[in-house]
Amino acid sequence: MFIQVALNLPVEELFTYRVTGRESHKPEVGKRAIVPFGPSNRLQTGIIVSVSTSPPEGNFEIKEVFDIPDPYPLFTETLFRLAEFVSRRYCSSLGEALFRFLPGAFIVEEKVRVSPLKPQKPLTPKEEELHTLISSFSSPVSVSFLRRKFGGSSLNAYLKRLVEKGAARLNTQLKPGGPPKEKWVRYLKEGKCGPKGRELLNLLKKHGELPLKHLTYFGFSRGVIENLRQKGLIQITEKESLLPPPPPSLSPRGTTELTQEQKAVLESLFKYRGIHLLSGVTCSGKMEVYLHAARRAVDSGNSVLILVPELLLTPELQSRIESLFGTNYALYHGGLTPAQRASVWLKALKGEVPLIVGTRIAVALPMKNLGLIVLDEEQDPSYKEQQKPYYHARTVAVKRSELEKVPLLLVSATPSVESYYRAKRGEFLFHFLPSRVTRIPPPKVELVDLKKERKRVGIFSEKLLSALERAVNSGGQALLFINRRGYSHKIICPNCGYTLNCKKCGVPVTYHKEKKCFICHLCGTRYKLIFRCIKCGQRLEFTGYGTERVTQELKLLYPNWKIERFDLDTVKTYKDANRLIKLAVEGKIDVIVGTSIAVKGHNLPNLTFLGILIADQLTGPPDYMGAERAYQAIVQAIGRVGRFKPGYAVVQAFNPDFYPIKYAVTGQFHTFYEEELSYRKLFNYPPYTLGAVIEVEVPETQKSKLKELYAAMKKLPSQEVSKPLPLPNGKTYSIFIKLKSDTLLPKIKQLLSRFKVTYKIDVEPIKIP
DNA sequence: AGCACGCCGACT
DNA sequence: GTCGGCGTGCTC
Repeated sequence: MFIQVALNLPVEELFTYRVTGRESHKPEVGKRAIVPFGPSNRLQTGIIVSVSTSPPEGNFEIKEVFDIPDPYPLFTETLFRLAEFVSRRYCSSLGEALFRFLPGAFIVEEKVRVSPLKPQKPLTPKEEELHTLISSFSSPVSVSFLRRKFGGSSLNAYLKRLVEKGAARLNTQLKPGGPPKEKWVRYLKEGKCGPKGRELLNLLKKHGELPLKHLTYFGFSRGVIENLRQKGLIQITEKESLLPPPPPSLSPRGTTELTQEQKAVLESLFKYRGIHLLSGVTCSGKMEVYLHAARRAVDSGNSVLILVPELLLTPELQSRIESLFGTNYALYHGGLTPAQRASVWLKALKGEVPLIVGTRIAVALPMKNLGLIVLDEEQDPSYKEQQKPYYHARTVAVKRSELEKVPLLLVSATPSVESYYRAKRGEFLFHFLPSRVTRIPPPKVELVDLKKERKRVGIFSEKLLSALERAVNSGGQALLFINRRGYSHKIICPNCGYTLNCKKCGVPVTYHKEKKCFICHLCGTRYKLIFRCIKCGQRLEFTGYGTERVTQELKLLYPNWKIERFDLDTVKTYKDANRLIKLAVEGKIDVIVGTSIAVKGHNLPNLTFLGILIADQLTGPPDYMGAERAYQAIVQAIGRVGRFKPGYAVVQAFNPDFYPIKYAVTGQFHTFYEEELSYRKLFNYPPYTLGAVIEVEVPETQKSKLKELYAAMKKLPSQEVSKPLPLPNGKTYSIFIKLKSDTLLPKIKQLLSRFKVTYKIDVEPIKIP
């Protein structure tokens, strides 16, 4: 028998191995196969893609499988097809897609260790150096550790020579990958034992089986347990480890009754097993709808996936889930250890958890009896993977819904233009909740033209300051939203116009007053602080506003207020965020100055005022998605205020007539999307086309090749190609293409491989350079 | 992606 | 002869 396996390599080919029959388990599609690979036959983990009885054609040696460690497949049939889809649409190999989804703990690798011997032949200086390095460790040292200390690529060649000269010996060990194991203790039979043993035996008799670590926690020493085991009264077994306990939450709230409007959405969701887009005004109870839907699906014996953006696994959401599901759910996100992720993966596979709440990577969990997928805040950019394969979890969820015939509910107050368009075309079923479920009126929003404001204190308009004072003086809290960290982001010489740019990225750096340095926000590089122009010696001017400067100026204006900054510099973890939220809830903060992370998800019950300082900035980098980002950011920010108390918002802008700002402030949902769509259509931008960014690496000596490639790309049918844009590193060029269909992607790949250039394709990009 | 191999130029 | 720096080509 033969198996074809997909390895985690950027090549299309599958690799064939011979099955000997000595493997732990029989070959089956979706199981792992541990196979020798490459000239050194290093063991690697592959996924079995097909099993056949006849050998493949072609002239190559067929090696034997080392082992098949899984009693059952780790990938379900549909998951396999989903991975195939991801590899096709995002231009990766099947193996890369499968291994992106599979938790790292399942990967078995060979670990090579080196021990020193007495050299039989004279060594060269370099070999001598390596030999003494190896000898300096008391036990055999791993090659991967050695590689970090010694020159990367040349290490293997030297190691080989050391082995040839008898100066070193290699031994390989298999790092066991697989389900994390945990020891459990089981009651077997009654018998004679001491008092402590008696106590333990009774406990086990009552419970049948308990985790070993619980027993040691309750004060039973290893000795007692071992004694009982020796007598054959108890048995120690290994089980796949428990789920990590969900983090503690706020007190759960009772379930709420749905309104007529909400119920209608719920009914429709279970009638039409396709894709639904749920939108609505803030506080219209969208979350309640999908939580009830999840509850219903679980009650009828199905499992449910709820996908949330990276920063949305908030205590708020957790407490609401707990009020409906208790602790019978699991979390799945990048913050878990590989073993924890593997554990959730297996529970999903066996159908042991009815509900999993997770980030984008959870879209490919092997759910048993999947009955519903929910994707909350569907416009959120964190659904886009930034590593190969660069998949978009929303697109993958749509595909999964089609493959498994399971309803998918996309949820957002500010849907992506893409989803709005597809709903408009009838591909998605559109639902809109027009009314608030609370008695609290929507916040009053006012737009201030910063150009016309004469009575400005720095960046603060008179209207904003008086509203801010009113809010704080009447015991409320205020949130000032500015989408920039740091102090100032424009550093310019007033004499010669010289600006300080990042050496790697070419973009202006930001002055961080507290950290006493300049930081490039694109790549994170830090630069030494200077105050005089390096060209002419003039004193540099620091203009533009960031959270640091706003906080400082506000403190000068209101020295008695408690003002806190909420951005990636001050809040790095959930813990930091929760601490700050707690302070705010306890009323120990008057004003929060924050970036978009302060606006996301967190509920501040006492928030009565919101100020957006410079709405124009919310477009972000200058590309076709700017208006969409600005609209979404403004609506979301306004949505923070007036949830629990009547609120007020002031939006400041230099161009208040810019349509995303105007329509966000006035709440003209459809008008915004229709206008945005008209521009997208005019310039053939997504969603009218499929966008992709191609980065090609062209050596400086072969610039003509780039021209030829560009010309060839333009000749391909039904698409638009932008001019290659050189990236700051000098040899990579970025090309943005608008495709009429994804069937053109293979053609583009063909073309690129014909030109023999190294390249990277990002389909459905969220940022274009 | 690794990794080997081969070719080159630099330095003893 | 040794060393290090790339470009190239392959992996069942």
